[in-house]
Amino acid sequence: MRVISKSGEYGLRALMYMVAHREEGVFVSIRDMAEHLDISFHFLTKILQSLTQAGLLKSYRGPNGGVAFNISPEKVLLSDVVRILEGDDFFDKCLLGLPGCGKLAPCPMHNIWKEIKGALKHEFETTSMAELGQAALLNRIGLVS
Amino acid sequence: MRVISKSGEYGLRALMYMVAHREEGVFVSIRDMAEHLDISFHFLTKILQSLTQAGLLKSYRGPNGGVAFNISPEKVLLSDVVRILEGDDFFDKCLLGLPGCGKLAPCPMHNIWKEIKGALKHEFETTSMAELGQAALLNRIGLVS
DNA sequence: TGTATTTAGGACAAAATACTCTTATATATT
DNA sequence: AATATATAAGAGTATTTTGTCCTAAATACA
Repeated sequence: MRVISKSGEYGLRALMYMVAHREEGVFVSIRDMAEHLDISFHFLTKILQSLTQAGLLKSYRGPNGGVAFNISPEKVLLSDVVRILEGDDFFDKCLLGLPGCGKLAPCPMHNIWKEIKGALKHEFETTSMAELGQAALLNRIGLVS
Repeated sequence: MRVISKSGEYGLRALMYMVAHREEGVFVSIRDMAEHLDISFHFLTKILQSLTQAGLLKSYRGPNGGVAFNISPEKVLLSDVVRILEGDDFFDKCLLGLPGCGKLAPCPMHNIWKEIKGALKHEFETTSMAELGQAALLNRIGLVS
């Protein structure tokens, strides 16, 4: 069961790493993150670029450059990140992939899925990246392999 | 958010169709299902083959051939089907894709995901294909486009 | 027996996702 | 100014998933 794509997974892990390792006013090197998290550097760069373009991160080129939160991680919700990385309709998909599925024309699994999806959405909308980064700090091995 | 692959979706829709349209002792034509459900015939054939090989369906070749339940659909759980079509570890995946994630070495999202995944698993393990097929019978448009 | 029909099974093609590589651009340091 | 370092951006490659096509095997019926 793959709920989040590789891009999404890598992006989330990087953000958690950033929360866990950031220092005030310092940009975090993408190369360092890629190495520590065992993610392809170029691939991670692209993923973080999309977060930068979305305004969630800011970046800085050159020596000691990197990326940093443009919005305080306390205010960045898990749901915000997945909406950027997985698409704005992340929480709106029918389990059977039927485009017309909805309240008026529910698929046979609509009601089952509505509950689960609602719970997932609620969790994602009440969990900040700051909380997840803190959790990563506690269980040190929580972000890699 | 794609929880179930296309193969899984198609297989489930076909099984629901079979429940909704079956007659005692009659095999359901795969071609008919493919047309009614707007699924590639050859692709659907392969998916149903794997269900046949798993013993969930039985098949019959030649005129008036097709597939039929080998196990009463009341006894076939949604979880059985997804385990066959999506892999036996369907309910055991870390949300961040970390192989080592578990109770001893939880990723930062482990506890959040554990709850949601548990609820999903419970629903899937208490819902039979017979129930879903009945639901499909009620809302006629529930299986296509 | 011959023909039509239907699933079985494998090879192949297309599309989507995941990953790599190269060049451009911005910045710091010497 | 020159060089080193870092992200930006786009082209290109690899892998996986999805979908197509062709041939074989089983069955019914004329």
